[in-house]
Amino acid sequence: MPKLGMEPIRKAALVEATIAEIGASGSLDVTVSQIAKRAGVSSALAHHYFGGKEQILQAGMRQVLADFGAKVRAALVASKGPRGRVDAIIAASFEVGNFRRDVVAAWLNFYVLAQTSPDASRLLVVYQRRMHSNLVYALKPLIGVRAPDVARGIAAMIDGVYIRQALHGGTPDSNGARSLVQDYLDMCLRDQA
Amino acid sequence: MPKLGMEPIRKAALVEATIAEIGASGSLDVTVSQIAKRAGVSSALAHHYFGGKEQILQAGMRQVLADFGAKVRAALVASKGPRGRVDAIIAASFEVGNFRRDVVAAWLNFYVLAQTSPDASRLLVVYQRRMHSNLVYALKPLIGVRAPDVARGIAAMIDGVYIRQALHGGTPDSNGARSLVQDYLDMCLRDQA
Amino acid sequence: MPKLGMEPIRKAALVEATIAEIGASGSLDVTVSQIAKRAGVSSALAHHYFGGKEQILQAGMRQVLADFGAKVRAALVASKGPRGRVDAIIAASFEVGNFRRDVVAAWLNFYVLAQTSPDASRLLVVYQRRMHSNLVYALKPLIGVRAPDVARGIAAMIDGVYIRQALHGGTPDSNGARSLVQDYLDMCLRDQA
Amino acid sequence: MPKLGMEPIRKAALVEATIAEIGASGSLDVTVSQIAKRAGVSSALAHHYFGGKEQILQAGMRQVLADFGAKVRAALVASKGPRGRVDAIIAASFEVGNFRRDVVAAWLNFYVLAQTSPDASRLLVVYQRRMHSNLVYALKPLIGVRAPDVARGIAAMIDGVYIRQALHGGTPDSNGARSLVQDYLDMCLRDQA
DNA sequence: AATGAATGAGGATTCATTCAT
DNA sequence: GATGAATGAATCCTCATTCAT
Repeated sequence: MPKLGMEPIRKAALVEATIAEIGASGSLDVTVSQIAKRAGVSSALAHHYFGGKEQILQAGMRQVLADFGAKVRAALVASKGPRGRVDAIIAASFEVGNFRRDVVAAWLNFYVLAQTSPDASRLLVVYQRRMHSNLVYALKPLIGVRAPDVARGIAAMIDGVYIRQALHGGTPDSNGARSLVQDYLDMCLRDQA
Repeated sequence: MPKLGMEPIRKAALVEATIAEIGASGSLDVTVSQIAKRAGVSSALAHHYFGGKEQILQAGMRQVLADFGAKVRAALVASKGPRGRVDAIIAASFEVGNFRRDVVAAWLNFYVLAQTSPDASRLLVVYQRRMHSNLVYALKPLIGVRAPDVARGIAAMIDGVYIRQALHGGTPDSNGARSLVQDYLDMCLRDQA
Repeated sequence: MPKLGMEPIRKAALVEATIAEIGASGSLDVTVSQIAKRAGVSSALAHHYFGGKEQILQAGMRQVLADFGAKVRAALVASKGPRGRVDAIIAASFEVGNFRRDVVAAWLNFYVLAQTSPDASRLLVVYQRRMHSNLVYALKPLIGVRAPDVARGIAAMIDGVYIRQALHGGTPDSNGARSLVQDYLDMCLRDQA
Repeated sequence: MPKLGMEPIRKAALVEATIAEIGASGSLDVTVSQIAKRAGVSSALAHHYFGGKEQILQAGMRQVLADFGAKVRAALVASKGPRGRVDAIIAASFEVGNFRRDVVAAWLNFYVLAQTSPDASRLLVVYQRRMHSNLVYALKPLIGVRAPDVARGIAAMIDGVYIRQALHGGTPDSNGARSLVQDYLDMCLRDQA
């Protein structure tokens, strides 16, 4: 009986290392060796478990998106009422776990990856669709037919804040980011009366 | 018979080729040879004129930012009144010359480049500052003390629309983009009353 | 519950898989993993039983030579008279079991292996010697002193037909091959009168 | 004005080195670096000029076949009458330039390469066809309708002698080889009377 | 008996960069 | 002014082999 069950452990470590490495270097030009070393394994093992660099990067991306989605879902579950739902989505987007230096850098690079890799593109599109429908579902009761447009505005603003954050080295300002978007929302709600 | 004055011509061709190549590949992983070939010269010449790949990329970036700035300035000159100035900035941002598939891809990649290269970062920061002060200057007469916040909101939304556009292959929808941001502006203006 | 007597079974399966894999790929560039997978075991087991890739390949080679030798011997036993012996050797060489696409490919590759591995070389030399002495023994009563030369001619022709077969994908033409060599033999016999 | 015209020189050196290296190692498992080093250049240059290992090997093969073909043609030109033509082909096949330790090893490995590479296969098939038609053309006046069969016999015997030579390290015995095949031819000619 | 886990060594390939002309 | 020639360094990937269980 050989040592068993290492695969999920190694894969998780490698995925985490991938995100960290992309975050640290701010680029997709990360060598498999760097990732593997950070995960404490040989680069050969990384290839063994993932098949190739492309898949390693994708796994990292999937993880970031999954983490993000999970936090949004959790926030939604804990929210109350339509307005609460929208607030929850916005808050989750800038929550400390998501709105982190390395994660933001990773996001940025995933957009770049999507330019090249259809798989990466698909993942991002799916994420965007989910975000959109979440927002629309929550906004409908509040602003009716304008929901899709406002959803688009909120989503764009969130992404914009992310990309701008990527440019500034410092610790992300979650509160500032959140209030910027929420002010927008408030205005939209006031505006309809 | 040494050709005189070839340098600016070659450099311009190389810069243009750089942008095109980044746009076409959607990535900074462009080889100097590719760029040089597109410009119709040898890669050695590219090095001769620019010193290295880093500088070539930076020149491309500078060019994109300069083009963008020039268009904004031109729009501002032709504009009338504070509101006209803001409209002009928004319109220029999504004008067909700027809001183009390859240029958008280039922008995205410059944000990535900025993660690594201090020079690139500086260029982008300067661009953002100028954009911000342009917006604030125009907004001040309209909304007074809220101008900086609204400027931030507009800028974030513009960048967000750009990055989202980078994900979708099709021809950019300038009108949709512009009206999204302008609706936001309209709301802000209405909101103060 | 340790299974007893598994070793010969596994080894046989691995040897067979080796030949099949070489035949299928037409090359010695077969990974131990491929062989092991075809045999339904882990590559570690293959090493455990054989010691290394070199030995695995050699075992495959030994098997092919042994199969060949066994068929020749069987044919000799069933043959009648000197002429019958020679015919038997030729027929056995192109018998369907030996003159098969994958086996032919394996043969070819064993000649290559012999260039590198002294062991492989020795095996082939032994095979050739046996073939030669078998032929000479059968030919002596028929053509006396010319036996060695004719044996050499027959052997060369057989090998030549094999190598040429390796080049053409189709099903080997046993009859054509056999009659080519036997015509040569007939002529030799006629020629002495 | 850069250094010019190096390409054909380098390519020739690399091709020669390829053959030598295959001959020396007796295998296609030759690294591009080995070849390049023998040719006195970097492995990068080898890739630059040939595109990849596959093409390098093929160029080597092409060269061997071309050399062989050239020698056969030269021998044919210098020959007299039908019988002279056949003799010339046989003699050229075992001429010292062709029937050399490393060249023989290269031939053997090209047959292996042909198992994998359609291009290599095509080259060998072309060579065989030419050899066959050369032989048939020369044999027709001598033995009429039997020409194709005898041509096949001669060709098979030549290839067989080659492959057997590959197994024995020593200096090839050109005379022995030639007389073996020519005895076969003599017999065929005598036999028809 | 058997295997999943793991790696070190090596190889093809790419590319920015330099240099002589 | 311009380029073909050339390379060193780096990267992805493969694979035989070992080991603990």
